[in-house]
Amino acid sequence: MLAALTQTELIAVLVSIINYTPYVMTINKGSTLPSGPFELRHQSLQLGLRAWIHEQTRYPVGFLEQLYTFADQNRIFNHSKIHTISISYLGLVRQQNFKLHETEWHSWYEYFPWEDEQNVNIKNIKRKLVGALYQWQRQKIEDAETIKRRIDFLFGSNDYSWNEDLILQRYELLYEAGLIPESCAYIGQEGIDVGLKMYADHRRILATAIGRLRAQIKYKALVFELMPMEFTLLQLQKTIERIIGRSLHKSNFRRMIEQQNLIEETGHITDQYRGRPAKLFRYQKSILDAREMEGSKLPLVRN
Amino acid sequence: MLAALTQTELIAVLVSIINYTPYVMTINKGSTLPSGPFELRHQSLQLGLRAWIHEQTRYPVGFLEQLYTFADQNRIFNHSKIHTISISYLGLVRQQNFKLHETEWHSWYEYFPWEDEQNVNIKNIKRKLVGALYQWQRQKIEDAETIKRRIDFLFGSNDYSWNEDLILQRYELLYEAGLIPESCAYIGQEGIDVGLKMYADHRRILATAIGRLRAQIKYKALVFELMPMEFTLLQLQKTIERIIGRSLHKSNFRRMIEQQNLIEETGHITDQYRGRPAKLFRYQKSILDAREMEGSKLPLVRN
DNA sequence: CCTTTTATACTCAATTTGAGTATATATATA
DNA sequence: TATATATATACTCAAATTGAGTATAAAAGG
Repeated sequence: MLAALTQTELIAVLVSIINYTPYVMTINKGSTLPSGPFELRHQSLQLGLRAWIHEQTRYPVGFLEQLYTFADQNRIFNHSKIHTISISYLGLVRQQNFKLHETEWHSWYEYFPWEDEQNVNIKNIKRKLVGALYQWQRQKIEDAETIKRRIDFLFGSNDYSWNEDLILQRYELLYEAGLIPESCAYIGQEGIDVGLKMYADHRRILATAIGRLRAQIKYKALVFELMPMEFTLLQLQKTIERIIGRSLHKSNFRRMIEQQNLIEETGHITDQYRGRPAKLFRYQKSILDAREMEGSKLPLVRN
Repeated sequence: MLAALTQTELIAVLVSIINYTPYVMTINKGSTLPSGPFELRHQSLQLGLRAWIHEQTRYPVGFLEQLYTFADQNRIFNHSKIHTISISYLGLVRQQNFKLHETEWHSWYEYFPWEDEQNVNIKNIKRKLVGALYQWQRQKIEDAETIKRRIDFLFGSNDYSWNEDLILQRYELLYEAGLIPESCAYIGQEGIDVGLKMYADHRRILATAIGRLRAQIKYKALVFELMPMEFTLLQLQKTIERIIGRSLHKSNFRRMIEQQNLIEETGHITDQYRGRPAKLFRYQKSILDAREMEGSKLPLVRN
């Protein structure tokens, strides 16, 4: 059976950490996620993407996981109406001694300011967004009540609590409401921080990646792909906090880490300029090296 | 930028329930998963697949979720060396008054007998498989110890406990060890039940689907897509038990269901031929109808 | 010696989980 | 009518986990 022909494109969300903060690699001054074609010489999608990332960026990618595949009408090639299939991947790049180019790498939270707990204006940003969402919702004739509850549920208003994993759902709600510049229904709003715009649906892909990482970090030992080979417990905690976008309880965090037996002391200590030096740890690849098999639980504890 | 051309194929894992047992739709006497081309007229992948399933089967598909996309060397078209991209989906079909064709639908566990707790021979089957795996592992020169632990971890031997979500990882291990007929390294083994063979990598796709469903059923209200509109608590419990492949504690199960506020009484009762009639319930779409937003927790309790 | 900064050690109540027992209700059948 | 069968329902209880604290120790700088 002969299927219609399509062209295939691979889109990578490469994540690394700078100063405890998750960054994503972009091109075109932060507006576009890097992407490349899937070529005949490539044996498989994974290998194709790895080869391509290596050639183009030289960044060392450890963990690489498929996110989602889509093909919509916007992706039509050159009048000839060939569908483009886009397969998106999440890749983790370990922070190391090499310098990441600041023009290429951007903090997650430039695109999703309402997701960044550490932003001092976060409450204001969220309040304004929820206000604008309510305004949109009130104009709805059908399902107004349902949409109201959806807003409250997603943004943690009215007795609902904030769930950081739902970043994609929040983005989609804002998109629907016309608050996102990429949306065709966009209505400009004064004084509301809706984050940096991206090309086509790249911001949605980024949201998918962040959501996946936030969800998986709770039961897989993924953080260690992002940490340097040696790290202190506080560094580990701060990195996780910035990824999931909320703060953790210090001693409970340590209790959990110890229980899981995921890391071991290297014997070295940090040379701080101030304060008590911290012990350095390394990830103990543990007894099992297949990454999918390892479970690690994060305490969902606020500070 | 012009990417190489590919053809795109959609593969569906359609799941329904017969007599509490999960069944999957096949063609060619149980050897092949249904698949169809992604055509130009289709607006999106989801819609394309829905249209195609409707045309071909008329089965009503509710929940539909993308599983995985792959393109490997085996999938080369007609000497011309065009890659075929296969995008697989999991679809749930509600059990209803229509009859599912027994030739088309097969129980999951015909393909994965070692995953079926209710099989009276399960212990024997597992024991033989683990034995054969050990035998393969002992011939390894490198990493023999690691592989041993991987076997124990995945099959719950030697102090490890069985984790039903890891069905794909178990299948892959058996495949690597040459115990699966589909494997190029297959070595025939007498008297070991390795389940029904499938075309190409369809059994791996099925394993992916089952793993996804087993994992998601624990935090999403997915079962209700498979249940009839009215059902008893015991029917619900039995269905879940057969899906995850292990039994649950009755009163704890009920406690959990009540806490979640997921269902409501219909006011009707069953007309049994024996025993006390059971109350009938219906799924309460609850206050939120976006399926992704609802959380439901299953008690991971053995009976 | 005091301040800063991080590590470490404990406590404790509330909640959740895993496992169990006992009893009630309806029907079929001996 | 009594008994077996099959299901529903109601409780109990210990163990483990979780969320949130407080207090103290150690190392280095000024």
